[in-house]
Parts: sequence; C-alpha cells; structure tokens
Amino acid sequence: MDAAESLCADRRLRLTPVRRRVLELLLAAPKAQGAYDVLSGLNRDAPPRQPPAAYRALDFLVAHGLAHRIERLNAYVACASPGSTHRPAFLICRACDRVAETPDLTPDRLKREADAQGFRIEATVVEAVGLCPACAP
Amino acid sequence: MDAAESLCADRRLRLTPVRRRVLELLLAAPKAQGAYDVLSGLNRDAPPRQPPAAYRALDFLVAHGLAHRIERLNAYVACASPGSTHRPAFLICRACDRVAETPDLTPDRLKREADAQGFRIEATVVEAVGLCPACAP
DNA sequence: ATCGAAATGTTACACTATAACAGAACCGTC
DNA sequence: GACGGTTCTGTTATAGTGTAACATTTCGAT
Ligand SMILES: [Zn+2]
Ligand SMILES: [Zn+2]
Ligand SMILES: [Zn+2]
Ligand SMILES: [Zn+2]
Repeated sequence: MDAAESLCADRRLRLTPVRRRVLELLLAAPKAQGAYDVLSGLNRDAPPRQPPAAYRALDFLVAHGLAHRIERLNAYVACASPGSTHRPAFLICRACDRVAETPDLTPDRLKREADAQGFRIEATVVEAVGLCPACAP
Repeated sequence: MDAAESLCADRRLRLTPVRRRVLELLLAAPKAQGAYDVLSGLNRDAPPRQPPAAYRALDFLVAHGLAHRIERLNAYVACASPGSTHRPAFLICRACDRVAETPDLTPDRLKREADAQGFRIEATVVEAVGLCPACAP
C-alpha cells in the first residue's frame, strides 16, 4: 500500500478514494477477486456503487501495474511488486483459487519455481498479445 | 480434419455431427471464435440450437486437444497440431484478433519465435493451473 | 473565477456461461 | 432383438461478466 502511494505520487497519478479502497480490498483478499466481488466490497461501505465503478478502478490499477488481471479466472489480484515493470507468471490453484505471483522469469524456470514452492503445475497458459505482421505499422 | 477423424477413431471418441461441424467452423475461421460465433455458425444450418450445444461441443474439442481456448478473448481456435500433447503459446493480435499457435517451447524461445514471424509482442500472459501445497493430496 | 481534463454517477444493455432436467441415441450384453 | 446403462442432445431459464452512453461532479491549472 505504501509502495502504491509513493508510486502514484512519483507518476502524478491520482489514487482516489475508490481506487485506494479497491486496492486495499485486493490486498486483503486471500484469493483473486472478481469485479463483482470488489463491487460488493465497495458496497459494504456507503454509498452503493454500480459495476462501472469497480471496473474503472480495476482498469486503473491494472494499467499502472498495481494489480494484475487473471484471464483464466476473470479476476484480479494486487501486484506483489508494484513499480517494477515485469512479466509475471501466476500459479493458480484450481481447488482454492489462490493465486501466487512469481517474479519475471523465463519459461523453463517456471517449473523449477513451482517445484520450489511445492506447487504442482497441471496446465500452463502462455498468451502473448501484440501486433501481427499484417497489422504492424 | 482428417487428423481429428483418426485421432477420435484411435481413442474411441465420438466425433458426432455437432462436434464435427464446430471443428469445421473453427478450422474455417480466420480468427478466434467466441462460443456465440460458433452458435451462429451452427444455426446457419438447421435446426436452431441453444448455447449449451455450442459450449458442450467446444468443451469436448478442448478436452481432447482438438481446439484451444484463448482465455484472453473468451474464444476458441482449432489446434494446429492435434494429437500431440503440447503446451502451446498463442500470438494474439490485438488489432485483428487473429491467433497463431506456436509449438511447445521454452519461454525465452517465445521472443525468437515471435521475431521470426514478424510478430511484435506487447504483453505476455503466463498462467499455470495446478494444485498449491495446501491443496495437494 | 474560469476552463478543460479527469473522474465519477447512473441507466440500460450486451455478451459469456451454466444449472437443471427431460428426452433421445448409442453400445454392449443377454 | 429387447433390455439397461451411459453418453449425448434438447430445452428452459437464469447466473455471471463487461460496456456504451451520457450526465454530473471534481480537480488542477491558468
Ligand atoms: Zn506484479
Ligand atoms: Zn489451493
Ligand atoms: Zn494445439
Ligand atoms: Zn493483426
């Protein structure tokens, strides 16, 4: 949280109350939170909010590296090391939905990292997004 | 398609008309197809089908390695090399949604593979699914 | 104080996915 | 060829995820 504070200060980003609260919720959660989980969290405070409020805050956090979206779960987690640009790998437990973030690493190191944590990988998804030759500028 | 035929024959899997048709649709499509795209494709034939028909066929194809689900797009593509167990990486163009499947490779080879194809990676998602220490049997 | 940009509120809707149960088709055995 | 279990399909309804569009407010700088 402190890291997020100073990061936003450095970059002149506005960590508004809603965004701050959403980040707190993600940090406090033991597992990845869907957008509507976050929304319920917000609405445990007052006043009641609508879906866009949650999505906007989450988009902000993801865009600036304070949180990650787990495509597989349609859910979000707070980043484990905000500030540094990184391409993390996530270890997602299919039983409890807990998500561990591993630091930037090359793919063959992924298995060793998982082994070290006692995590048994059953499937891995690698998705790269970018521009194909036909669409490159 | 022939590969799918023989693969199903070998494994005593039933490549029923619906499943066959869905695979044909995926193979014919230039880009990843959402479940409802597939459903529209099915309904261009008769008789009209409902969402579960598409999802069931897609689940079957994915389960047996004839297709892959692209989490990022909530969409599906036909597998480029069915039969072989593999952990492919997908190159997803954010502009045209075309998806290229790269063969099983280690992550540092991903960049080289992409470079060779003239594909400019802008973001990569690595998601591993399995069992965390707390949930392991 | 004023103005433009950024953020939020609000309504309504689109897209994605599954539960639950009924019926039909398939496949082996007797 | 009739049973009987299994797998596949049909059908209805509903749950879950995400966004478009526009009004309103807040912020920060001239
Ligand atoms: Zn991170
Ligand atoms: Zn677990
Ligand atoms: Zn494949
Ligand atoms: Zn493209």
